[in-house]
Amino acid sequence: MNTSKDELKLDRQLCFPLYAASREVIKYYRPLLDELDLTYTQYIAMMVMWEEKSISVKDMGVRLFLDSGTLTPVLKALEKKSYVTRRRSGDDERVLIVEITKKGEELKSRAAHVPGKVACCIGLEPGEAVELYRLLYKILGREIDTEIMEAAK
Amino acid sequence: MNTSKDELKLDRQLCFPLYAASREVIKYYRPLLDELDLTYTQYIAMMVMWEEKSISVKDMGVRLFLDSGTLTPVLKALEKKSYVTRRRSGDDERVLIVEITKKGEELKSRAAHVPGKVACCIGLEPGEAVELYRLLYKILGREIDTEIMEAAK
DNA sequence: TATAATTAAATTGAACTCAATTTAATTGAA
DNA sequence: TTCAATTAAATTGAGTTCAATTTAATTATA
Repeated sequence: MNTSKDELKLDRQLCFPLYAASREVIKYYRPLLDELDLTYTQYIAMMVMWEEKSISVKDMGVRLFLDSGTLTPVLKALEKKSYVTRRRSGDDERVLIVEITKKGEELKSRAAHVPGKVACCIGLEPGEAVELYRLLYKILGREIDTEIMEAAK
Repeated sequence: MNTSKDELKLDRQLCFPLYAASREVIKYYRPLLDELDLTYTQYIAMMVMWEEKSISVKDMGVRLFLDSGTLTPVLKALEKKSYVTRRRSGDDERVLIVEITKKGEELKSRAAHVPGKVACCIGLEPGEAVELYRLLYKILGREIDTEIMEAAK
């Protein structure tokens, strides 16, 4: 018991550095997102909106791996800031459609510098970042964006 | 705007899959930890206790990248379950010493199967797991456990 | 058609996370 | 020595995160 081969040592877990690194990297975002008055969760929801313009809560949940229990308050907060609107679908009243507003679109240009600034903080070589990206999406079981793989050069 | 080169596309971020994969992997733990009546945060706190036997809140915070705001209620919950005791240090009354109990030690054998079960769920090749581990610790800026690197074979 | 099963959001409750503040103890500098 | 600065925990409050339940709408089946 308690030899260096101990499977229960913190240093031997994969999940722990995943969990810790995720939180540490999200902390890099805070000063940048504070300027935009967004939390990290609100920010990734806005990233979906910048791409989709209009999407159901369910579909946003699939993209973000989040359920309505998390998304409902996030989307209400974004609605309060006038970045999105929320309305029931005419086709199916169960479905809530989130739509980006003009103000939400304008926010995008103010957020443009965020990804670059965070990438610097992370401190991986470009090739390492691509490999990390590949491994994480392998865990997530989703297809990979080919653009970012080429960006490796 | 909104071309495939758009820096603000979700698929181009490194933080997002880190955040999502972390949460997905923690979900694998739930059914296993439910049997032990532990949350994930309580589990990693117990992993520190199984190694250290006795440690201050501050030092546990350094190991887990968590502050007293998070740890205080976690450690109180573990105390309530009689897995640890909490007392002020005699040397320095500011310091709270957490100590493992006999019941806490016994819990370790019941948790022994957890790391192996989770490793299976993750679905990476051994070499990939080692590389992911290396990259995550590079982000965390900490030295790496050499044992796990050799386990790659 | 009725009604049973399914689905989408919302709600609830427990727990975590973290910034900011507070309290108490210790250390350091004038 | 004395009092200012620092340190360690705890507390507070806002915002997640998620399982479980509820509500309402739709779909499938007897």
